[in-house]
Amino acid sequence: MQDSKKKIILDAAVSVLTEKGAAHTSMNDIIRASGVSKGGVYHYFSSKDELLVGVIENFQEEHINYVELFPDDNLSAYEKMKFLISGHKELLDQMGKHNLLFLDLFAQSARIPRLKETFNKSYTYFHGLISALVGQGIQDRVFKDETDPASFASGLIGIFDGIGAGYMVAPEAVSYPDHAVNAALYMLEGIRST
Amino acid sequence: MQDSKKKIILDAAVSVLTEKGAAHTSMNDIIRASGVSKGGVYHYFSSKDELLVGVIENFQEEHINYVELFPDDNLSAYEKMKFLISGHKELLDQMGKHNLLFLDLFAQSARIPRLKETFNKSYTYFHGLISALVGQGIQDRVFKDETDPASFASGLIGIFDGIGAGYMVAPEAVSYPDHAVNAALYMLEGIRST
Amino acid sequence: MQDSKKKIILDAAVSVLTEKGAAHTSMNDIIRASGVSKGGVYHYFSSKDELLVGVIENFQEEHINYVELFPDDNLSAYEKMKFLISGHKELLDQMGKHNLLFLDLFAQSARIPRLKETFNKSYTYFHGLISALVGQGIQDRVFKDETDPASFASGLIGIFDGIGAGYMVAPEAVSYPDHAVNAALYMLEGIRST
Amino acid sequence: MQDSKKKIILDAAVSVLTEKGAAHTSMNDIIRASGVSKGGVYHYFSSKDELLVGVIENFQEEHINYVELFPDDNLSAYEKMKFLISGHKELLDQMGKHNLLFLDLFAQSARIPRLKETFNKSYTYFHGLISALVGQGIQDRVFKDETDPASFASGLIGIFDGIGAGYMVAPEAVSYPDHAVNAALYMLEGIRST
DNA sequence: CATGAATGAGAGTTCATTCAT
DNA sequence: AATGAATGAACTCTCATTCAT
Repeated sequence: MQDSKKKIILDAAVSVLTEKGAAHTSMNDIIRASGVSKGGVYHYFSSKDELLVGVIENFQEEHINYVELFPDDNLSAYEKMKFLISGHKELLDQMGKHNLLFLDLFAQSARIPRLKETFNKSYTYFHGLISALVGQGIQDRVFKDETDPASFASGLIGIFDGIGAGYMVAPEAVSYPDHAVNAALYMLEGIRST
Repeated sequence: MQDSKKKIILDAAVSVLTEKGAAHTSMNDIIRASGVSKGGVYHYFSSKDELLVGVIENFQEEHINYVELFPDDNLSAYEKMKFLISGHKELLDQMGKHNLLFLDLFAQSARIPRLKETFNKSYTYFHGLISALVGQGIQDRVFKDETDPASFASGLIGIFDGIGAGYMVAPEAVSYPDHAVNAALYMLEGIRST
Repeated sequence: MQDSKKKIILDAAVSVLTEKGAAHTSMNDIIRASGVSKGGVYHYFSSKDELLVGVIENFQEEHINYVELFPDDNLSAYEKMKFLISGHKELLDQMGKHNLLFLDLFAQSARIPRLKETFNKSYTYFHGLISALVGQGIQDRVFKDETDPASFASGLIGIFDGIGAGYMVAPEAVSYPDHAVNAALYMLEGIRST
Repeated sequence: MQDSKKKIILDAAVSVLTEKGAAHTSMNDIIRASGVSKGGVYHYFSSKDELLVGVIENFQEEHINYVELFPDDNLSAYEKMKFLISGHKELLDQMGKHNLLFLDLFAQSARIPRLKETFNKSYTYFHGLISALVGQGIQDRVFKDETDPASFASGLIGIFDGIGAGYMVAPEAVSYPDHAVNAALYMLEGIRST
């Protein structure tokens, strides 16, 4: 019961934040949209910053944490990477819908330590995972020797984030997530051993 | 001469905006930092939004528009792309310094039509340029037949934007602009004809 | 109890508005005079315009709505009109004190829809009441056949408003409410059957 | 040539003031609407208040001062008054158009001495003229002995001002200038000797 | 005469947060 | 737990006026 109230607040927050942007959304906006009282909202989230953190933690819990990264451990590093890039259409669609909000909170995170931490944690997790997979591929000779795992990892994550952002300013030139998947696959081919 | 005051305001604005973020920078902050009077600032920029637009227009004029994209027209499409990626270290350094501000304004642009237009214009310009270069490379058989020029263009721009963003949330994992240049070169190799 | 703060604000508003005029009274003036905090005032009145509306609604509730128009239903239309004109000295004195404020808000009402509505409602009410009384008098042969009830009603209200205004620009020539009562009685004689 | 500039400014001022109200019209609004430079406007009118005074002085010069009050000196006081009331349709139409602006400036005049003076002068002139005419009529036995000339004068002017104002808040109930002319004639009948 | 850049006090309004109930 | 009245600093923006050119 009381958790459902938290959920109601978060859902309302996502909706208003997406529409108006974090900086231009007031607590009153969220309070009004959620139908929960002022005191009620402050009971669950001690400040606006905490509410923003709650929003992205909630998204990560719901969408990212439960993604099954690889279907089969016996695949090669190349096959695994290919699946990582092109096997999560639903997640990418979800993220596409929230690109604006994510970019916004990303920018805000520079001044909200707790938010930065949260982003940092999940970024670091994925970055490490991809780097390790590239390292494994190099050892297994499926990826070129001279490949820098960290650069590839940064690039892979960056492609999705960056094209998501590009889609927002120039939707007529950019197609998300298609372009991101294609570009990531080009990059993957670029490090593949010949 | 008459621009000098405008320039003073813009310089002060960049400095304060970079430090505090667009949403948390007040006009008073900029007024104080510039040493220009309140009315003076509003004489040149009719609103905070217009000032933000002015900031990025100024950056584009100063840094991007005057970049010489290719040193030699006789180079192959592959060589040209390689130069485009790795031949503009100074520009990338400049952008690195302003990454936070750019990301921030990118997010704000969703709610500031004039800002979105400005970003859209330069985004579309570069996207078209890169797409055309890939198309040329395909015709010249230096790039693979099945390459989608728009995806590559989105990817190339996205890598730089996305890794810039990544650098902000996880500077210990990401190195900018090195990772971006590396990742872009991997992607370039991925579309090269074998 | 919960109204008391609202009442405090309205009283302070009337006092400052009367002294300085609506256009030259700032919210800060009213805030200072009321002793209520800025947020407190805006809690009860969402804007300066709404506060002005509140001021005249409050006045109407307190002074006009509870006026007993006719002492005795058995009087003739002529006697009733006579009482309407000269039987409300206290109300006229009250209005005299607030003439300036009323005239001011009248002028402002052209640009404040809610204010115009409020004035319109009470104007229409009195206008209809007077028109009906004149119509009754015509039927009862106490008023001339050719009298236009609407013109008389407009005239009666206009005399009080207009002389109130005249009193403000030329207090040495105009006496309020005496002149208004006299003039209204002359007009009443003018429609009386001979 | 330079006087035409003054006229251009005044015409622009009337138009903007009527539309936005005196308090909400800035000098910049008038400057923009007139096409005259800021310094130019301040050359002809040393302050906003002076410009407001100029506006009503200009109106009085153009419309009121040149009105021929009575067509024939040999008429009785009653006939003269009748003509005064119903013989100036064009002037009343002009005033109808500017009712809003007049009411507004009337209200402002409480805090602008020069404006108050200007209004006072023309008010006093008409008030004296009407009073004198009533006095004459009493002497000539066409008006009742007990009539108070000042009250009648206040009432006559008040009817036009007040109905003009009423027309603004309740145009569906009030017809200007018809109701004003009718009501004034009723009042005139009310003081006529029987 | 004419211009418009420049001034800075002050306008109306917003807002995250607190706390008595 | 839950409420919403109350706070007051801070916000964006306006404006009558001045003055160097």
